Amino acid sequence: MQDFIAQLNDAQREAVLQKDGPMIVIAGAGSGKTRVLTYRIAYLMSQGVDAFTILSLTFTNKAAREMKSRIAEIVGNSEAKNLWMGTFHSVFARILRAESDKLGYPSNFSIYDAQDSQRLIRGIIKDFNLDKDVYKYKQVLSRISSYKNSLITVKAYKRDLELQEADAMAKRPRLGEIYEEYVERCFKADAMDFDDLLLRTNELLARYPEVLAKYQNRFKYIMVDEYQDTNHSQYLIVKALSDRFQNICVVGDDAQSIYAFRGANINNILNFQKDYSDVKTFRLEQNYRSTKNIVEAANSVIEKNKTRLEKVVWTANDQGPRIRVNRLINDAEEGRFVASSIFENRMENQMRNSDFAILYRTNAQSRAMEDALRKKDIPYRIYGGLSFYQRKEIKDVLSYLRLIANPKDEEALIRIINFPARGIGQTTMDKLNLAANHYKRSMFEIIEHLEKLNLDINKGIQTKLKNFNNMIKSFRVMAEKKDAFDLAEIVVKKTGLIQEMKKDGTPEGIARIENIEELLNGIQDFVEGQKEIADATGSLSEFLEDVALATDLDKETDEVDRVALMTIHLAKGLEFPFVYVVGMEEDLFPSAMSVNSRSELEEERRLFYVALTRAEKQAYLTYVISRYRWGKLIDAEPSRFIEEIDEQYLDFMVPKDDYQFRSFVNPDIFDDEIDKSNLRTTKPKKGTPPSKTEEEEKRIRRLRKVKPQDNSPAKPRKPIPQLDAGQWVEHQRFGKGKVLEVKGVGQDKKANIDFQIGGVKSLLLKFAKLKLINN
DNA sequence: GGGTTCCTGACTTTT
DNA sequence: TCAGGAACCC
Repeated sequence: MQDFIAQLNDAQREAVLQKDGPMIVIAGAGSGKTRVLTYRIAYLMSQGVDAFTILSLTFTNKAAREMKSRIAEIVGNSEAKNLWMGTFHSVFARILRAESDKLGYPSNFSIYDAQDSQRLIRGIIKDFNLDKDVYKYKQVLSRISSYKNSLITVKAYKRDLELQEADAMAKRPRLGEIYEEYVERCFKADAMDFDDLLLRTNELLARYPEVLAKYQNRFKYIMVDEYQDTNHSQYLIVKALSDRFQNICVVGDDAQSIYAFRGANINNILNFQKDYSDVKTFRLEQNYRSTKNIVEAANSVIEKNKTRLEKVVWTANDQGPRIRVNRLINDAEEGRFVASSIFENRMENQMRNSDFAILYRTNAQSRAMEDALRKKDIPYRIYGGLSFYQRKEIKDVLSYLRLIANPKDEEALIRIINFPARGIGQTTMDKLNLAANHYKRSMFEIIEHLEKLNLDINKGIQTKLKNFNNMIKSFRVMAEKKDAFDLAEIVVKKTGLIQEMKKDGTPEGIARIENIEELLNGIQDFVEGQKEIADATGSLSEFLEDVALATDLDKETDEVDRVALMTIHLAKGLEFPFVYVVGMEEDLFPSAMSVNSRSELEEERRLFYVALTRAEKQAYLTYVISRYRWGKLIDAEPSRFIEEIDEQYLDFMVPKDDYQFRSFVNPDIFDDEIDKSNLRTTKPKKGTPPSKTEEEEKRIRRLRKVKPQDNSPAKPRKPIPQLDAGQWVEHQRFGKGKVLEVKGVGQDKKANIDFQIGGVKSLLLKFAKLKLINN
């Protein structure tokens, strides 16, 4: 243990050795935060703290697994096994299963994923006969979700006239009723959605003091990673559980808070010192991950945010190369550039594919990248997007399993009762639904008691329903004896799912069969794995829970060496030697939805900060002149975030003028060779960036002053200058240029400009960005 | 009830 | 562009 502690720097060591009391670790990007958490847990255990009493909440389950195995290396496997580690959702799902009876739930409750929730909402809106264009199901759901995450229950909502008024103003006066119905139907289906896992935990702890006491006594030491991304509901759980012993250690970085859209409250970390008394604060400011250039460039961006905690990240690493900025014609070209660059760098620097990551703002951007990588035979893996478990064929199999585990799971039932087709159509389902509402029973129970109920359903269909019922029931009997894998195999065969897919014979159909096989393999692995865990049984419910809460990042890293493609959100916590941030354009990054409010724009900026700080050796930024969006070619302009980086850290790589033309004629030329002589730096290299020492110290001193929180709205846009072709304008970054052409209306007015300086031939820019000059 | 075509909204990010 | 739901016809 002493050996490990000796490896730490002063700040890290102090944090590790702080055993008791509330503490906060403000950990800059790449500052060895995971190390601190890991060693701290190991240290606690070496000091005689029982592993059973340590709870550690992480951002992904994979992070938890990795940390656990690292701790196991230090303190031994048998001890580490007993640690409670995982995401909020998975840890509290387990606790809820143990205590479910107190909330009126069975222990085998289902977990509804986002899609289930959406379908349920859609059904309610339909049943209420509401206009689906006014009551957009996604908006309704996100409203409900944010209520739940703020602990506004249906009752609380009904008391809160302000909220009701706000919804009425948004032309949705019946939102409260929908909310109530939604909660009701989830409850009747013995199902919880993601938000319920936290909300119901709060309910449990608030309503049952003896349960609260039990877990307070159990979890004597609590650690929370990525604390900046906790929402109010999570905050309250942590607060309640840590209340007795106050041994709470939170770790986070306000500069990396990027989940406000799902209720994360940055104030949780900003106000931690106020929430507990006698808080010890530790700052990890030395970055071990990235070059000086990257660290300082990232700092120069994040400085522009007003809401920040005092912290200055610095590094003793090499200066490293500047960040490269490349402009490409369109998204396909952007893909080609990135693929070629990866290919080159891999050769030149003896790198593996897995040393490269392509990061983007939206999942839709992955396609152009994929196409280019495939053409160059560069293996890649896409994380997120439509994840494995969300695919139709997988969800179908899982729905059968869910229905077997929980007969009341309505969403699972609706999904598979007529897939593969067995003659049970919408009309029948409507009748069953009506009956279910009338008798206050689940649809499955109605099917079970069909004979006694005398519903208006003809004999033929009654028989079909009976057959379905018998099939599910027989599965349920099997589930008691067989493990999840055997059961799933039988289900896939007996239900005719596989036959259904074999019928189609297209490549997609074959891929679907392969996916199902992969799922079966996954189930087998899970069952084997569970046998080794002490208090696990390998049951169907356990598997389903694991699946419902798994993220794409949780999947085991495979043996194949591949380039990683993912959204920036997903990349948080990861690091790669080479990082390409693509689509650096206005309205894409920052997203068009975010530019009108200061707080949202600051979140986008933090997101950009996260993107940059993923890179160890070299970062690339790319933007395009036009891009396909919604199937249309749209003009784009460079992201303001490029301009926000202090230019001493940037290299503008702009291809020679004729390059555009050439690549249009024969794009493959670019595929095969990048002639370095065709590239020139268009920004003057001004001096060398300051080294740490006086300059750095000065900045540290300057930044130590906490900037006050600022809630004022974003600055109003600059008035739009009047422009005509032939006039001269100046742009902050691109310099002086001549207007060639003017198009667009109102705020969207743009000018095509021929720039003399900066090597940019012509560029379409918004009027608001341009200053008229006389000459 | 089943199958096909037509239409619409998605491109913000996810446990 | 494209997936998934609604509308339409058999």
